[in-house]
Amino acid sequence: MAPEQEVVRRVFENTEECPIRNVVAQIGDKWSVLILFALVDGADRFNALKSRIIGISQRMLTRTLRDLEREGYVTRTVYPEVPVRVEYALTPMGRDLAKPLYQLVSWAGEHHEQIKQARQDYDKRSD
Amino acid sequence: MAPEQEVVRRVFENTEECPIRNVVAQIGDKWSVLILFALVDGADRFNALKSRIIGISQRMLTRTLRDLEREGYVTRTVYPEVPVRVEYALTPMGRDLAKPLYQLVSWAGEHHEQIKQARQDYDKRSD
DNA sequence: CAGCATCCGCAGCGATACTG
DNA sequence: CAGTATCGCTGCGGATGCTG
Repeated sequence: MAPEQEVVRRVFENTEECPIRNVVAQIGDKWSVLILFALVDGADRFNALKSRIIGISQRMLTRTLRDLEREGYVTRTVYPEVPVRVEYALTPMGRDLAKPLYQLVSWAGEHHEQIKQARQDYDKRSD
Repeated sequence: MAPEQEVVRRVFENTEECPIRNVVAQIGDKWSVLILFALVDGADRFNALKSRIIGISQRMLTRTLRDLEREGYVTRTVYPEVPVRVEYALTPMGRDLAKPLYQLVSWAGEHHEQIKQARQDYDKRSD
């Protein structure tokens, strides 16, 4: 069986072990991918991330970072200085996840215009 | 500039053209990726999809298929037989999107155990 | 500086009933 | 068969105020 079909089969054979429902769904929220990409160039502090990721609230940055930490993609390091400094960084697994994510985001960037056109055409047809 | 950094830069430089916020966010819902994968082997009918994608409701299958159609990933073809037959299929762009998605889902499948372990470790630490 | 606690609106999603 | 229409809930996510 071709590896593609093998993956597809595993997706549908049961719900418990489905990698889409259990892994992809976790990073499919509003901010996870953006945060992961914000960390690929290296560790960064909480407020620095907050200002780089335009539009994210303090609450959601905290919450999503906690989730990413729980999944094993991100580490949280507290430096007990005054004022306190907290740095977030990707784990080896997080850096590894960034590779397929980069492929996906790269694809999205290349097809963005085509997709916007498809949306316009669809909306025009539904008038 | 390395291509990776170029993509990362475009993600954060502005909100309008961000491929994550405009493309990845669309397929980051609960069902889009599952439906796309259900169609990579070929076209399929509405109720056949519904029974293959365990747990999806009629409403969400309809809604998500419409969204995927609007994005340009899926075509909808009505065969005016009795009873009516409606087939959904991937467009060339949809099949192309399946490639980076396959990379991601494949990664997810390979790291599923490691992630489940990370979750357990995190939850144990937070006792 | 890096958060936690609280309140709350609303979009996502499911369940159910009905239709061409 | 392949939907549409409606209702209701749950949880995501934003806003605000407070703290070590």
